[in-house]
Amino acid sequence: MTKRGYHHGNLRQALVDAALHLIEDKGPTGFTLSEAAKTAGVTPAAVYRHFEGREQLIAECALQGHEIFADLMEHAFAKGQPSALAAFEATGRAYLAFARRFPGHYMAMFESGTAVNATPELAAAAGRSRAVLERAAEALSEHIPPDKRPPPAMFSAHIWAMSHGVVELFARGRPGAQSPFPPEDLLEAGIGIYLRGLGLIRPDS
Amino acid sequence: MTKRGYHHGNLRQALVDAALHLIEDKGPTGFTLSEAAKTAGVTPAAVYRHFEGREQLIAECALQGHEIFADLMEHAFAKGQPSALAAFEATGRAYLAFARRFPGHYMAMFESGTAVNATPELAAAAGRSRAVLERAAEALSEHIPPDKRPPPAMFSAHIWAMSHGVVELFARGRPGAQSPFPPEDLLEAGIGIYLRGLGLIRPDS
DNA sequence: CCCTAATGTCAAAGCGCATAACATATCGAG
DNA sequence: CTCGATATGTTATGCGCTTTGACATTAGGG
Repeated sequence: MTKRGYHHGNLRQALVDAALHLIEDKGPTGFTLSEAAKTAGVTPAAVYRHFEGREQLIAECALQGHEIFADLMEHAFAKGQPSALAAFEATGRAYLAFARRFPGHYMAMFESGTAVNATPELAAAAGRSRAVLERAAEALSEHIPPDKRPPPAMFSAHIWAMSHGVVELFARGRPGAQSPFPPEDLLEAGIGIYLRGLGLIRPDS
Repeated sequence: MTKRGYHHGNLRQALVDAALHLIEDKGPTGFTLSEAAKTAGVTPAAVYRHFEGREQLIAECALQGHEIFADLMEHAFAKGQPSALAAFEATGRAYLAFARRFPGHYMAMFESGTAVNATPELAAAAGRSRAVLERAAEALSEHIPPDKRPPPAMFSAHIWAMSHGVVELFARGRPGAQSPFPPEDLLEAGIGIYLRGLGLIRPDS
């Protein structure tokens, strides 16, 4: 399937796929452009016909990740509708689900040290997924007593932050060891408590 | 002060300091052992008299960071006492303050790809700071209506996660651009809402 | 004082990134 | 169909970084 002679046929995507697997295996640090090239069956120099360099290749991985992520978020949001609350909670969970299902993409997006401003397309794709959560937050916002209603962008940021923090700290081997709780439960409970604080969930839940 | 002839006198710490500055400037990825050595006024090979290699040097930076961090947390906790609530909130804020005041340490700790299990000392130091927050959570736990009281380790994990998420996502140039809110305000509000969800803050705050 | 251990330098191997020059395949125009 | 332009891949090469081994220098205790 790979080498149809001199030309590869679809090297660009093959390099991205190889990079994603390598990043997943060895982390963004251990990943090397040369190894990705070898995996794809070409010499390292061939990579430069499709990417400006190592950074750009990682950025492309991140870009594709953001697009998958945005799709997941939209899907979760739609599935939770018409309940604004269910839709919002679903988007929160989607974050963790994405990190589990697409670890290579996730690492490229959030752990590679790649700035979002690397390319305009990357920034756009990242903005898209964020927009989904903010839209969910706005829909939810109307159910909050107006006197103490924070800006939707704020509590969407809170959910985003807690989701990201749970993933980074507890859904990987990263920091001060693992918590005794499965990350899914941890996030579920955290979002629940937070939403109760907003007055969106009755104290009995 | 630096070169007192052949021997440096305190090369080990000088290397750590140089590494911290370089990590702060160029990120954990851009940091090179060679440059740290040059900054300290020695050849790259000299580094290996004090560290096993590049990873170990970063790990030492992270270790010193965890110790500073734990001290900060303890200080914040003590300052908030005897109010369990104030102490808990203070430890949350200390996270963000630490990231701001010691960016090099912070990056070495959380953005370098270094596993906590790199060395036993590192794991111990990381555990210490986590223990402070958990102790604060336990003290706070007694003020929660027992019927719906989550395990202290759980909501300390929540605060930890939200703090970490806010820092990673909004107190740096990382993801989908910045939120329109200062990270300090964002975290303050988020913790407030969360604590209200636990029934620890009256709805009037 | 001298001998040993600690600490640093030098030299070199090995690897990854990146560029330049060259080779081969593809494709459209006439 | 053929030919040239363009796209795509290879080879050769340089540079910097990490790491190791052999050698040099200094400090400090018996």
